[in-house]
Amino acid sequence: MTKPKHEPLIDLCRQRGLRITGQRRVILQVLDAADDHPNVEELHRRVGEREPGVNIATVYRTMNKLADLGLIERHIFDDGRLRYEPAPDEHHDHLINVDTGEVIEFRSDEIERLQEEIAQKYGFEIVSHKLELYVRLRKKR
Amino acid sequence: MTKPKHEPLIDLCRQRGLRITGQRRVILQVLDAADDHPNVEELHRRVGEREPGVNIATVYRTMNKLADLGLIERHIFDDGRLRYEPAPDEHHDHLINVDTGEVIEFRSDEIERLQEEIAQKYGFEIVSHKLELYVRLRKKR
DNA sequence: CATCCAGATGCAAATGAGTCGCAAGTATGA
DNA sequence: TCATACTTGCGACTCATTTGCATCTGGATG
Repeated sequence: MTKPKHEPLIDLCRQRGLRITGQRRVILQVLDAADDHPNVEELHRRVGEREPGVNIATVYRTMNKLADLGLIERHIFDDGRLRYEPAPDEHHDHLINVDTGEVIEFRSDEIERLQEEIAQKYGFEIVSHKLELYVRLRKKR
Repeated sequence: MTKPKHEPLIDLCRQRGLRITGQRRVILQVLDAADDHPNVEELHRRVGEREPGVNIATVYRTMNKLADLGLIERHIFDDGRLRYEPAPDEHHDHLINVDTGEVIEFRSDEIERLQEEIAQKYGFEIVSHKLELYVRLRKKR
């Protein structure tokens, strides 16, 4: 079932000097396998499927460490909970289906450009930004 | 600064059938006077300056009621706390100075348009959206 | 291969924003 | 003025996340 795919996070962690413990190995595998934006509870559930007994505090601490190192990205959508995704090569924004919770990533160079323009107009430089579209399926008519 | 003698929120509340109690009167005055995006703790502090003894739970409940009626807007920036501003006539987004916490409102019709375009491309309609630019002053060089 | 110890873990308790139940108080329409 | 449904204060509660601490262990060192 679990064919060992490539697990880039483990290598990245080693490079950064993080100890690879049994718990972390599993957490990193779960992250590498995730193609969505799970919160910590969900991550903990997925970790538990592979290796029961990992404490949720460990998941929290690991996520904090990875986020501090920039290996994963932290998001807070409108439910107020922390969510994570492996750090993407290129910045993107999110479109959230309010009915299903599904999250779709998108990117608009034009919006990025306009944001820069606006920040400049006020004399600022952008440190980070957040664009979330809360959407539902277009009604037929 | 201009002291607002007009207190539009009180009239709006009456129209919507909300009882105007002493506590609410003060809270509404504070909201009418605010030109920023205070969280509940800060609102409670400002209320306490005018009228000590109002419980913070009352502030929470009042804000929830006002938000449900659409008289104020609720925001959550990156500190994760609830913030409020009187409902604006026209939608705007926020630029947050990460060094000072200052919040500046801006509007870009072009970005609004692009957002619509993106949502449509995926077959969705936008329910709401959130655009926040976290910025700092441009360094001289 | 054995040792060592900073860093990692499990667990329970703490934290902190926000909510809720309830008894007591009060605004408002009749 | 009365009746009553809405509000309030207060403390207890929730729930996600963090933290203190005793114990354990990865992996560098000898």
